Amino acid sequence: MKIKMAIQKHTEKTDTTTEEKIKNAAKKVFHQKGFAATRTRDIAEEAKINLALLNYYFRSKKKLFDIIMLESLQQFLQSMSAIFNDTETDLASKISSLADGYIDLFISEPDVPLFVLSELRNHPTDLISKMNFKEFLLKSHMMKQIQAEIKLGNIPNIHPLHFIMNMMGMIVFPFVASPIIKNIGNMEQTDFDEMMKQRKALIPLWFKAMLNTK
Amino acid sequence: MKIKMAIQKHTEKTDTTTEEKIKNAAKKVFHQKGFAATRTRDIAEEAKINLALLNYYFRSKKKLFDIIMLESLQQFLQSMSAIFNDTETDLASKISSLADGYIDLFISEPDVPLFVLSELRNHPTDLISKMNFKEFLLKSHMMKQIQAEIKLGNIPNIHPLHFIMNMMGMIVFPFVASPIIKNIGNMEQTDFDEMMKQRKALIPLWFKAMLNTK
DNA sequence: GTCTATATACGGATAGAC
DNA sequence: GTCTATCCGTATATAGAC
Repeated sequence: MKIKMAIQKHTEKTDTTTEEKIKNAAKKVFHQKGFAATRTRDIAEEAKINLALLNYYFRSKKKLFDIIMLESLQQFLQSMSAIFNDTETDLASKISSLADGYIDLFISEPDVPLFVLSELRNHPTDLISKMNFKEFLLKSHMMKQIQAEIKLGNIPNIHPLHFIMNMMGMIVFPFVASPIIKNIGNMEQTDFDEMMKQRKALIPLWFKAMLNTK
Repeated sequence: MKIKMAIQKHTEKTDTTTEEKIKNAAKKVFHQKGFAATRTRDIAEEAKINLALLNYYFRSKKKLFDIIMLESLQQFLQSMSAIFNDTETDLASKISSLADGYIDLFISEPDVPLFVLSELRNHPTDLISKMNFKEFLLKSHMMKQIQAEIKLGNIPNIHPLHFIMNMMGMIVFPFVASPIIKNIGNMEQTDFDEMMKQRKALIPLWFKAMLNTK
């Protein structure tokens, strides 16, 4: 199914060239620790390359970071975009696809959500408006479907963003709070991942119930 | 109502002593930028004190941070604890109290959720287990209520953590994603806050619908 | 307790040999 | 392209006068 595949982890580069080694290492370390806490030396060590090569290929820590950040954001968005704008599926199957795709993505890259959200906090407007979340989401087919349902009276007449927030909250929150969740539930990583997979089937049910709340 | 007051912003210290000035400034800056991105100079400037005084009172940046972090976590938890362990209220009114209290708290201190979650990522086990989330939550009255409902068949038989995650997701997620939300919704801070206040009444309804999902 | 001046360490970045 | 050696700004922390 093309929908099922719409959200995908970037196929891990095979670390052939030095440039790719650095980029993959940078992605890993930045995602884990964020920009400020990351030292270029950490990246060089992770990539098993000489420190000087980092500047040779990417000029500065900041420029390297910007590349990683932009790609992470795009991964986030373009995945979403494919599903949001599929004109052939109804609301319910969009939710299923989103839950399914994002949960798989975050299981394979668990640091991405918190990374994106916390780095976005400090680089405020420039990146956000450059990515143009607004245009993308508001003009999406999914948003039109929600608004149509509201007009028909099938869905309570509140700001559609509430539904988006709830859906993303149900998908994303467990991953950003995973250290606490694992501690409370006495879970190892595999148990946690298993629980997230369970949620793929549950989220569409909850979402449907929520939509019908009058 | 005592319940309504259970979650409260720490009353802002009046910045009398130098020590309090530094602590309040540190709290503000750490919450905004996180540990790594914060410079002791930022804190000194914010507190309008001489840089050397920071070390005089708190020995090091790290020790000062640990104090702020611990207090932020405690604020988080003890607020929750009061409601979770109120034996005189049913599940529904606990949800209302939690949504009400936390949303007020986060409107007044919007940086706290992302701060706590992102700093917890790096200081992994020590703080989490020191706080003992597990004992607190698993033995809470609210957890017992959920388990009782499951046994009665009133609630689907899935791990109670799913419900906790959904509830906290609905409350917390909008705040950690607020830059994106505000951009998408074309909102200023006041509009955003207003929308969060709306959610106080909506979350209990959604939660109830979710619980009844079979 | 509060200030100025400074020691010390660390991290990003570059020069220059190979 | 890759290495070693090193420069230099910045940030934490302290010494010591007041």
